[in-house]
Amino acid sequence: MSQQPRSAVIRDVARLAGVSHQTVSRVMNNHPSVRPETHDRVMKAVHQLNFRPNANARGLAAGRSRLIGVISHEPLLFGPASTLLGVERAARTAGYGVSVVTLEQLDHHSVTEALDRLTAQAVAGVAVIAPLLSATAAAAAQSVLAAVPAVVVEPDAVADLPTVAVDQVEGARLAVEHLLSLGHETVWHLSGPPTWSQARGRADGWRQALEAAQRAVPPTLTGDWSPRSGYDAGLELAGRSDVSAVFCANDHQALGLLRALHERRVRVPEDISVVGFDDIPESRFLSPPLTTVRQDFDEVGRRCLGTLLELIEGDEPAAPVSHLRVRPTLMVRASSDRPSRLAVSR
Amino acid sequence: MSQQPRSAVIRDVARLAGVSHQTVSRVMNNHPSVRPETHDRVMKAVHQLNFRPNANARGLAAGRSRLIGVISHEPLLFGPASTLLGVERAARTAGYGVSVVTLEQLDHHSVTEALDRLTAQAVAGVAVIAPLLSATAAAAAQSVLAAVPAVVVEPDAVADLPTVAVDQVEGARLAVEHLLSLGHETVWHLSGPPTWSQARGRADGWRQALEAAQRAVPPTLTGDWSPRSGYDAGLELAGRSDVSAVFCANDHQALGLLRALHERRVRVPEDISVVGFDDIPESRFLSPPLTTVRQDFDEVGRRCLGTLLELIEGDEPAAPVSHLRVRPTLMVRASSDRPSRLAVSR
DNA sequence: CCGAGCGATGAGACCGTTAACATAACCGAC
DNA sequence: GTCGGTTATGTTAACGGTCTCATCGCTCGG
Repeated sequence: MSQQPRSAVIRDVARLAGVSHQTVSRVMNNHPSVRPETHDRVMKAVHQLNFRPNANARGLAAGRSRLIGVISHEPLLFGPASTLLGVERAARTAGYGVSVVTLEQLDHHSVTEALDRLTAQAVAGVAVIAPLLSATAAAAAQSVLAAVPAVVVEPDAVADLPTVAVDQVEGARLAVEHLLSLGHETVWHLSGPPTWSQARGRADGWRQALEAAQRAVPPTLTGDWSPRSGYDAGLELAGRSDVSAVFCANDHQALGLLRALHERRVRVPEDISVVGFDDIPESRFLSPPLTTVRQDFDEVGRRCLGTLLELIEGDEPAAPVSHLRVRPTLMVRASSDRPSRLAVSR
Repeated sequence: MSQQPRSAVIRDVARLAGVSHQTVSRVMNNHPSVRPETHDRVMKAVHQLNFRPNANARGLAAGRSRLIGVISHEPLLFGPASTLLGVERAARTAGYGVSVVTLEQLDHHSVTEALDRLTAQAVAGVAVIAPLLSATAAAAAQSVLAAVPAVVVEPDAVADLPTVAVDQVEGARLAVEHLLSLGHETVWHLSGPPTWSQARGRADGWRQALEAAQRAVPPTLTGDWSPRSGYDAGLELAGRSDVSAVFCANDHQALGLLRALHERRVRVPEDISVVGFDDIPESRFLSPPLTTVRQDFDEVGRRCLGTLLELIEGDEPAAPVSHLRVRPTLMVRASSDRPSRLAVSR
């Protein structure tokens, strides 16, 4: 008797509103040439029937769905996870859905496979949140991505594709200049793994800022993003008397470093100032609260989607490949302060 | 001239293989009644043309797409993020895509909206990784979720829906029994925010284990998952002489607690043993490495998808609502050890 | 030896939407 | 007043699959 009322389709709405289904379609897609009165009548019917256009039918008929594909590598790290969230938020606001494929490895096959999955879904565009560093991965990407609008969320240019990212060099510069302005002679750097372009960008910014201020460039310590590597570096630095400021490539490393310094009775910021990168939620609750560089991932997501939508909806095919950079912000907290004594006096 | 070779469709494959499009469809769906020889011939053509069935067309024709919708709340927390990853992995293996919608709030409107988005995409099923605690949210969910297969990833039963989760009570029990077996008189507990059913489950397990062993149940400290709240609790506990073991509801809180104890010269594990929950990547690199309860999120993802697939593909509508529980594992590390002296002697 | 039953395949309708084209009404200009 | 050009709407054909049903050989039992 009480049949499950099959969800309304466009013709149901049309019948109820007394128009053709095509007019309903026009209303749903904000086509300009619909009389306001008709528009309202249709919308009333839409609400009355709780009509939602079927995304599959739309995608099929239009050739592309309102779906953005996202390829994500290491989606548990803070940066990638935050970027994914940012893209999803922006997409949702723009009326797009987000289909995610994670990448276990970065080889040719995995990348191709992931892209195939997404294109099979007729996604309107693809956002790549993965370092396409290996030439083979990039090549795999390029062949497929030539056909579908794509944006790479990476600070380095990749294979002629548009990119969006936080300006890593600028962020590092902010950190270093902040420390120098406090009176530190120079700044040490604990970098991330050099296979990541983010790590390379931060190291470059650090070096550039020091050189611009004509300061000595200390040797670089290399970590792997983990607190453990920060801890190890901290033990090493605690033994030196010529270190008054350290810039860590991410907050997790800074966390480990803080612990090591604390164990060795090196006071922060009195003896050594520390600055991190990321502004993870924990940072302002560390002891001392960590000065760090905040990245606006929501903005990255918005820009990312903006670029995609331009490519998708844009008519002019000759738009130049864009490389948007989002400006990071320095969050000054207690872990950085002016040096209380000259480094040499230790 | 060299036209972009529009990607192959099923009729192209059929023509090349010398069969009807329907036979190709059968091959793509592993229909049993296709001669092996025909099957091979079709597959050869499929590979030759690099044919991928269009997901939109499939979804439209079949009434359901090979897409799993995931609703996620707070996708930056370790548990939710890991669960999302687990579901995506399992879905990918099963040949399904994953469409994600994040939930900014947990009110009626947001939940309805998110579900509408997913059902408009004709998703085959929905996995909810969000606490549907509020009655209104649950109600919103129920009305829609009655129509589409759904699984809730939550340790508490919700509105007659199937659930999958790590057994929180069991995990807490493992932690407490481990500490008791080392010789501790009793175990203190720093819980998570009681609005989370996970936090409640862990607190319940802790209490049950103590009562089963007929031990005194100390007052509960309450945190908010953050390291800061762990730090605060640590300062409080460091001042007491009757604490020899603490079970923290998550690793982030344990991290803060360890720091506080270290500052107060309370040794871990000599003076106080600490056990956490989650096994975040940092845990084994803390000093001391943290004993904790590991949750197998990949398994949760697999079970989640398994349940969904049963609901989707299953024919018998009378399957009982299932509540799968994944067993957690205790990871014993250096932060827990036998009490070196009786608690009373401090 | 013949028809029931099954295995393998094919033909055409159909899913719900958008795109292309057609049509009717209306506008101002000559 | 009639004609080109909008504007608002309707009609019909895709889009690329799956599903239902029909067809054609076979095999096998009586």
